[in-house]
Amino acid sequence: MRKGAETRERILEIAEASVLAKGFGATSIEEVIAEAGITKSGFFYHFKDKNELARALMLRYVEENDRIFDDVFHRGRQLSDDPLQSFLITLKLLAELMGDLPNGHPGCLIATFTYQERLFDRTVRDIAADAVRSWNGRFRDALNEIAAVYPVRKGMDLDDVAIMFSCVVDGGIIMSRGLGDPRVLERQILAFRSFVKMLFAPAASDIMLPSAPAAIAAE
Amino acid sequence: MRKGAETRERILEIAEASVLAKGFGATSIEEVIAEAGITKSGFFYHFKDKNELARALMLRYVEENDRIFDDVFHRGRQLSDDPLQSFLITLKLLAELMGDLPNGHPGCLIATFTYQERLFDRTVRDIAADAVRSWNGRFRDALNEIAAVYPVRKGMDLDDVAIMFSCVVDGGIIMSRGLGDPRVLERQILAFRSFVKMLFAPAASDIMLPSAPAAIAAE
DNA sequence: TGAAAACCATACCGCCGGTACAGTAAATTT
DNA sequence: AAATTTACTGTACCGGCGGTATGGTTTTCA
Repeated sequence: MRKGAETRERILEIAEASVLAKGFGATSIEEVIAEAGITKSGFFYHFKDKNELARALMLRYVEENDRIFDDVFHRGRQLSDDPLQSFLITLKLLAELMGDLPNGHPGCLIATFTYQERLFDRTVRDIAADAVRSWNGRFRDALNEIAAVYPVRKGMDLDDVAIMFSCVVDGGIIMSRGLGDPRVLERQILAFRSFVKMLFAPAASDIMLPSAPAAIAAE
Repeated sequence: MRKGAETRERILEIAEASVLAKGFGATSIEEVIAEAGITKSGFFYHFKDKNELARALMLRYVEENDRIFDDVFHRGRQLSDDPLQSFLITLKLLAELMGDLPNGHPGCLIATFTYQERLFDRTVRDIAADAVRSWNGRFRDALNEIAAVYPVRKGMDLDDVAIMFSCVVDGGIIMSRGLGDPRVLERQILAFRSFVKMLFAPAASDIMLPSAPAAIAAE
């Protein structure tokens, strides 16, 4: 029972790396089992077919990201009572998290899967869509809290701003990989953070010296 | 000679749709030739192997996008002499272009390819990286032109802002597909446009504040 | 009209996803 | 300690696909 979970985890780890490097369709089960040191029968003991592997990969990915967001939003709230400041701290933590990865972000499973949707059944796609909606919801909630205290620049829909975070991260991962520069992602998240600051900071604060509560978030 | 180019184009069209829906590895040559109404020999007459198909797809994609950017930047410059206004017009045109696609954006080949990099040789990856760099360069140039006329918000690197457009588009495509809502992409581009507006348009009220002259004088 | 271009037909190889089924070592329960 | 479940191994097989090879055949254009 214990050992089974370990093997299963190892399979998922290897498969995820392969999927992010070659795509799901080009990820061969034979390569995965060779690297995991098991036989084909062993693989099919854990996953009845490739689609179940896909579902398990997606579930694992979503759960881990949920944990990360839980942690980083929690720490943001701990470090400031002000909703804007704590959100800016959260964004900073996220940027650091992405920037500290030694070989750059390994890639977003949701992104690969949406570019290979025809390979998966509806359950896998629904898991991904629900996860994205829930993550966007977190950001929209945080923005709403801020908007209850600070004035928002006109002409900006907070729903769009919330979704923009996901866009910047997924796009940033692609740019980092495509350009071969892992730092692009971190810089993009910080650029988005500056965007949020602008959104809620009436331009006067740009001119004034940073006040005490703003000092943490300001750097 | 003429007919050969037509067949080749048809193959590329079908293959691109398949790659964007299932990934390159899962795109079967047999399916492509079945849909194109040719035989396997016919396919290998045009492309000596699958990697050459990949290279041709990438080249075609890059060239078409170059044309689109040429057009949309040109029209932006035609409609205003002011660098900020013409860039905002360009962004608006791009948003409309993406929004008017009946079934949403078909997908970015560069995005799929970076998520399947192990499948391609260096030449394909270099074509993609060079294209991205050149597109980012266009945006950086446009931003530099604006910055020569308008003051820029402190703390923002224009290189990052330029790259952010690509991130927002690629991320927006993923979100549109993942959420099943084609309008997300257009809205994201317009959100980025608002971001650019903020970046260069300090609120009029700032300047009237008593401490403002110091900041202006300092710069 | 003749050569080059643009294919078609057929046969074949090896890899891979997936199935089926029989057997076994280790862990867990009883 | 015995029984049972878990977690696999081993073997054999099928069909599909990428890719190669080779030898035609039709179409296009100079």
